[in-house]
Amino acid sequence: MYKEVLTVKQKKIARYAKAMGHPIRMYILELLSKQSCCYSGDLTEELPIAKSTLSQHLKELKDAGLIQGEIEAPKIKYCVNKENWEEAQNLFREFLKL
Amino acid sequence: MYKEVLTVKQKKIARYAKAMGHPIRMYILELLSKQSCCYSGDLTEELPIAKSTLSQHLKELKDAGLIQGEIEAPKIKYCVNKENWEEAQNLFREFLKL
DNA sequence: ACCTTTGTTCGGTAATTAACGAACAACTAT
DNA sequence: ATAGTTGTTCGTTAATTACCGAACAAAGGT
Repeated sequence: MYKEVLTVKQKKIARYAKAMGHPIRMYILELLSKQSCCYSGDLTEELPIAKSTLSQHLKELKDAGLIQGEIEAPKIKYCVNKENWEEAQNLFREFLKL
Repeated sequence: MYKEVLTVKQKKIARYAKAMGHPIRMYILELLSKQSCCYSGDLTEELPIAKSTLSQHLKELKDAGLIQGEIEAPKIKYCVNKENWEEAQNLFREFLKL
C-alpha cells in the first residue's frame, strides 16, 4: 500500500484525452461541439471508414462520457454529453492554465 | 482517391491528446508545465512504476513533441517543448472554443 | 582502471486498439 | 408479411500499448 500520487483530475483528463486521441473521433467531437447534434448515418457517408468501425469510435466516445446517443427510430441522434463535456472543458482549461 | 475529410488540426490535436491519454503522462506534463523542468530521477522516485516504463512514457511525450530532454550528465533534464506546447494550447483552446 | 549512477534498450507477456466484412437485430414502411 | 434501413455485434487480423526485469551503455567520481 503506497501513497497514490496520481490525482483524480489527472486520471479524468487522461481518460478524456485518450478518447480524443484519434483523428476520426476528433472530427466527430468537433462536429458535435459546433452543431450540437448529428445522425451517425451522416457520418458514415462523410468518413472513409466502415460503418462497423464508426460504430466502435462512437462507442469509445460514449464510454468516455463525451457524447450520448438518443434513439430516433430508425436512426440514432448523437449529441455531446453536456455535463461531461463541460467537465472536460474545465479540466483542460485548468491544465492549460488560462 | 477520395476527398480527405480530416483536417491537419484534427490530426495534430489527436496526436497531442493521444500522448496525454495516460495518467502517468498527465502527471509528468502537469509537473513540467508548473515548474518548467525536472530530472527523470525525481520522477522514478515519486512514481510507482519501473524506470524502464517511465523511460517509455517520457519517450512517448518526446515523440509527440510535448517535452524535450537535455543532457546534464549524468542526469537528463526534461522540460516542456515550448513551441509545441504553445501549439497544443492553441489547438485545444480553439477546440474548446473559448 | 573501477565502481556507481543514470537512463535506454531488449526480450517477453498480456491487454488494448483499429480495422474490415458478414451476420444479426430492431424498427419502418409498404 | 415482407422488404428496406440503420446500427451493433461477431470473428478475425494486425498493430500498438503497457508493463516488468535484466542487460547494456555512457558518464562521473574516486
